[in-house]
Amino acid sequence: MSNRAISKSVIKRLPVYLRILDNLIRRDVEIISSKELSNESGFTAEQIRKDLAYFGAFGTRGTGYNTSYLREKIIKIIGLDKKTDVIVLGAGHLGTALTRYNAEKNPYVNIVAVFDRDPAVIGQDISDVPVLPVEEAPALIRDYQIKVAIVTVPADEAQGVVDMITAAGVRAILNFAPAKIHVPEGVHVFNADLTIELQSLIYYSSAEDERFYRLKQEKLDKEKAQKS
Amino acid sequence: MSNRAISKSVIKRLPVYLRILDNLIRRDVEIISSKELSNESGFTAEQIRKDLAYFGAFGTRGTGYNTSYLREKIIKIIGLDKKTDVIVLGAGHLGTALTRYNAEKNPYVNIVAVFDRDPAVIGQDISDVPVLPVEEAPALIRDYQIKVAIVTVPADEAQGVVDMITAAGVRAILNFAPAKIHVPEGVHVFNADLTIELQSLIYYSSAEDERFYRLKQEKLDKEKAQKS
DNA sequence: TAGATTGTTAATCGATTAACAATC
DNA sequence: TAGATTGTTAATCGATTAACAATC
Repeated sequence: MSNRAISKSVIKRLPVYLRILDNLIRRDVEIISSKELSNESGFTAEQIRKDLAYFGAFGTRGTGYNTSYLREKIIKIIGLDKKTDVIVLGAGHLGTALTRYNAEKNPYVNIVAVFDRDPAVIGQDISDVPVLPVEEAPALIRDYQIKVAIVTVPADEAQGVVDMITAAGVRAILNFAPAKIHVPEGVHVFNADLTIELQSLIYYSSAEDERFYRLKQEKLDKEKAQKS
Repeated sequence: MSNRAISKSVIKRLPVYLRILDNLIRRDVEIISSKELSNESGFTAEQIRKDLAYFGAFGTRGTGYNTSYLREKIIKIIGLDKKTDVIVLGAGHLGTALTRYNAEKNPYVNIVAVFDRDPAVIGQDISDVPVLPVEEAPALIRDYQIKVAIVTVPADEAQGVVDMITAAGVRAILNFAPAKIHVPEGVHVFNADLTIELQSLIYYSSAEDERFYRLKQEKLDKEKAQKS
């Protein structure tokens, strides 16, 4: 019996399945096959079945999966069966956008507060979420036992903020700051580095094959030149 | 000689190397070893050397890599040697944040325009970038030969917008809409789905091991029950 | 020359895909 | 029972890591 941790790739697909199930249930679809889930998600049917099998047997052979039942199981697996308290660090445009979206549209989380150091925004509300001075973050983290934080502060402030919130008890960070942050053992960081996403996308935007073959050719030419 | 495309994992690490090199050059560091790059990036030295070797031999044995030279090479590889024109679809908080950040801080891209359908924002500027009516997007894409777009419209509008811009010539999309979008052959989509990131992070925020073993145990119990 | 570090080949590891028995 | 689809084991594929010769 393997007790190796489930891989991150698997965990990242679970919310995709959840969203599809939410949509299906809204359309009163009660049964779905792994084949159909594959069409909706873009992942293969085999992969979907294998992902789910890590956690149990949730389907019915010959029939498929009951959408409501599978949804509940996935919610339990991810840990979304109780609303998760989350704080946001940084009340800039990105922090505001994320606070709004999650406060208004994400039924699985509860945005408790946004923290900033700019007196001009402190005291305001974003979708009924208060903006508080950043110094108050540690106390609130301890009081509410906050485990999850979204960091949207500038790159040069990120490490300081992260040190502060991890010391206070935060265990999982969604980091939007374009900087590598260091965290204590046991704290999880997901980097949502939008500059890096955009730059790697640019690689694919132009004739990437031509560029590749050109570089490859240059390399071969150089090798040939050295031999002769 | 393999002419298989370079994997996406490799391409996604290149911008990380680029950022580190930018920082090193700012600090007047002229030479860096793969070992030191490993410390800065979190990737192993072997992996860094292998990534770079796909494109050529950019280092000096016994010494390391010249930061400026390597930077230039990586810029060429990604295709950042000329500023890339990019458009943004959706002038909400997220679209605004991304427009601002890239217009002001990202030297490798040129945000040409933001498109929205709300008359209240059309005609305004975001960091000197004009907000235009979304119907004008196809003409501008054709005129400027735009290949890269950032989509930040609501989920239910995403597919329509994507159909429009891909028909006009966009070949690479950074999609923030929480929806699966379908694109013609040859168009690249990177999903930056922040809800999914947040939900998978939540999995790691609480005692994921306990949860895993509990589910595993339930599964074993069920199997035992069936056998007896 | 001795020490250091690259570039590259081989070994390992892990994730995906294929196949199929189980079973509704 | 026949048809369908799951759950699981085995095979394949690809990416990472290890090892080391090349060479500055």
